[in-house]
Amino acid sequence: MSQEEVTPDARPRTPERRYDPQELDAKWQARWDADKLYQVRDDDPRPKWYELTMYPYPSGDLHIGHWYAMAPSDAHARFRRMQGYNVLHPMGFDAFGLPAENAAIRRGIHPYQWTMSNIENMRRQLSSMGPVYDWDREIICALPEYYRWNQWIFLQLYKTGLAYRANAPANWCPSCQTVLANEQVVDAKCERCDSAVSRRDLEQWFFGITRYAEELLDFSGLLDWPERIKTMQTNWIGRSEGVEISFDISEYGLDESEIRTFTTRIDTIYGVTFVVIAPEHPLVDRLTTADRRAEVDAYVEQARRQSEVERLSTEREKSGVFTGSYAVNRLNGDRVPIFVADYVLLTYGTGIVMGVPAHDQRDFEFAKKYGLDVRVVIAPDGWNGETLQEAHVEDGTQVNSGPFDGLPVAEGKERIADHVEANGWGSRTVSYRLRDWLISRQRYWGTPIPMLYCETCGVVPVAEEDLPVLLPEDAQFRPTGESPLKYHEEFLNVDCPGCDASAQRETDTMDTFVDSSWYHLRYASPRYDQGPFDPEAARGWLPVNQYTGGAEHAVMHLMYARFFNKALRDLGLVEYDEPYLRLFNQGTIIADRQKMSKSRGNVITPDPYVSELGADVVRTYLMFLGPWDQGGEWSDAGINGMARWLNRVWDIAQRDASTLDAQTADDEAVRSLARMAHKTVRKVEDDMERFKFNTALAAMMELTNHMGRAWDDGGLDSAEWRDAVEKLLLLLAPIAPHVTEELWERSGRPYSIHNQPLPQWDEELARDEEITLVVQVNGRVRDRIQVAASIAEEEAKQLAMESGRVQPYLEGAQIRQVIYVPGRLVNVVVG
RNA sequence: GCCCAGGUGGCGAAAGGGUAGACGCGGCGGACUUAAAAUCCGCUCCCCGCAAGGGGGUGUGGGUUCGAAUCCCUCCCUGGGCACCA
Repeated sequence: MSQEEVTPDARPRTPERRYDPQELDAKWQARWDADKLYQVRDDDPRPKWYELTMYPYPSGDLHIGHWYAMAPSDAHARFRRMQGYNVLHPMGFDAFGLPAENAAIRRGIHPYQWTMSNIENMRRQLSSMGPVYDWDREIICALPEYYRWNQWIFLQLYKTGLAYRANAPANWCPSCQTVLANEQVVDAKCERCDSAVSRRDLEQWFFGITRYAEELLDFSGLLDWPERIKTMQTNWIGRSEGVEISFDISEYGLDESEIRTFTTRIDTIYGVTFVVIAPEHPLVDRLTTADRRAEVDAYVEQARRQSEVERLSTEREKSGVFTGSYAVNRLNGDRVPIFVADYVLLTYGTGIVMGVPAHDQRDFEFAKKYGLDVRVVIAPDGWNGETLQEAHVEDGTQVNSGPFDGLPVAEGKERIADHVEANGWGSRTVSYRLRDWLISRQRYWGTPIPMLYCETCGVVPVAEEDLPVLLPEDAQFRPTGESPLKYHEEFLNVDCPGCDASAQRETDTMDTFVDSSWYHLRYASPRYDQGPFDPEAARGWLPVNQYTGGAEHAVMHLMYARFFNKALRDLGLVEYDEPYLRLFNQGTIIADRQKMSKSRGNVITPDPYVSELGADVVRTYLMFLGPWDQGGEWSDAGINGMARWLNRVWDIAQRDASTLDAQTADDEAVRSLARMAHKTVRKVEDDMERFKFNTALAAMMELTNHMGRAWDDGGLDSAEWRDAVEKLLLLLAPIAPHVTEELWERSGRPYSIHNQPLPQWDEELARDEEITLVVQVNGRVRDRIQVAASIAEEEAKQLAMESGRVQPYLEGAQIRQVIYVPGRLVNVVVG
């Protein structure tokens, strides 16, 4: 062999240029598992960090959307580990719910079997991602060891009256054959199956979330929640300040001498020309006069029969009928007719509304239709008595308002409210749109509500020591509209603990959102059997520092969990006010421009990608797609780019650095590699902190690009090269845990890379020595000059003005101003 | 109708009022190869120009500023939420 000179291009690279992802995935997952590398200990002395991802419903197969939720949060949790925290990043399954029961009805599989086999499959799929989950902490809500504590918490809430039973109109989903909470009704349709929801009056169990309405509006305890979610919750709670004001109906000699209405516009009280009462209101019957009876009854009946979709349509023309009775406006003595109309809702305010057609569009339309007076009491600017074409809802000046004429609306409101209160006709109040949480479900696959009905003792709670009330395994699944438990004699019939007479169990089960309202607490001590959670473990881990999940839960799970937390706090079970300190909502991965779903047939499974390209490639690709909170359309077009890059990392990390010492190290080359490495560390750590995985990856790619070029250009030294490789591997480890672990081992570094601290950066080394100074004339770029980063202002300005490219623009012009932005640009303003 | 988020190359996207398009995909050209794949190198917003260079450009129209993708106002479009809540 001849003594060839080693040219840069001929420098030896790794013979093995591509790695085998299946081999690496299997090797390291088995090793981590065997070593319990990710076991989480309560007594670890490092500061704790609880990073929680919304647990999945075990629907059967994991799709790419699950990975999109789980992989980045896993990377973030790993990042925190490497920052030196004792990180709890648990996983479990939201295992109760309708799909399991529907599968039972359709295919004769027991919900338990269906659920548990799905969990097994999904656990395997999740594990293929190489996550940091400590599976010893897994929770499955459908198991008695979990749901008995739902029952226990229910009993605590019952004691304080926060859990109560009431007969109320409920949202009924005819397809799911159960009632739904308000939050589960979207556009008068079932959130789950899209069926049109109807109404049913039923005895139901409620949780008194409205008691916490005011506190739920206070987001100050939440360090970092998306504005969007806070706005959605605020709107959902729907706080309105107003006045409850009564109208006199004493002329009828009923039990009630007055009816109460709620208004946010007490300033318009002199414009009342009628009163409207909701069709379901108990007073309707008594207010209806004999001659109006037939018509009113027919109207009420028709309103009841209507579907919610029809009734809630804003497009629909207003309708109503006169009851025959009148109410007296105490401020001016006016006697106005009382109507029944379905545009007034029983469940909001007092269920009775004062009609002010001049200043409320709904009342305006109603008045037009039924020929009622439109009396202007708030004069629009420049109004001179002409007829209104629509309601004037904006501000103005009080007119036709007795002693309050001439006041601006804001003041009129206050003065009239004072006047009303002083006379005892009403008082200022606050109304909320939020309703109590209806938790009864007429289904089998959920937590049995631990209550009994005894003929002598009435409603009796199951004794705590008798918990759990177990779901019987042998129930018949029939879509009857009633709980299958109702037909299970053994379950149904029990002895009353109070009087030993025969009693019957409550056969409804709890909404599955009850499970998820406190599951974060269970992870602290998942096998604890003296209570829902070990108080000491909970004190150590909670509240959750970082929560991640989809925004679709904004007004359901996320609000219920906040409510539960406050209720548990008031029971003395936890000490903090909010369960989830920080919240990050990842976006949605869509396919064919639609959300992925089995019924649409557009579900993308990660499995084939994982087995072909490896978990690291899929993880990296999902994080590189774009900003995590934005989601996006799934396309595998770019996924090869990630495989290509990880193979480049594979190649670069294994180059034999000892060959570098044979050459003369070039100061500038060494310095420039160090600068690039330190800048990358700074950028990546900053980005990872804020879930900006895509730009963190871009920065790592730039580093590998630089390293590849620098290697070819020569002049490096081995220590600096090794340091750059080490930094790159450490930064990449949270995102691509398998390949980095392998490279870490191959380079002779101690197992495991995932127990290493993050690399440090040195501001001094990261600093640029030379910068590109942009020279503008009147804001337009005319030149770019390389200058020392330390350049003084005067020198920078002078160099800029002397630039040959700039000179022509300055000739004969007057220099008005020279703007200097250190490290960036000089802008010469000429006139 | 109201509230929120967003609109940037062929595509995914980047840009803390200061070089628009980093990074990646795709495309084009080249090296290696008998060939292909893989890999590596180069080019890749549009228009004029051989070039140097010039002009235009971040949904629309205006404004603030020495300077705007970024801040303010108008309108249009897309996605999400709420919707007869008095």
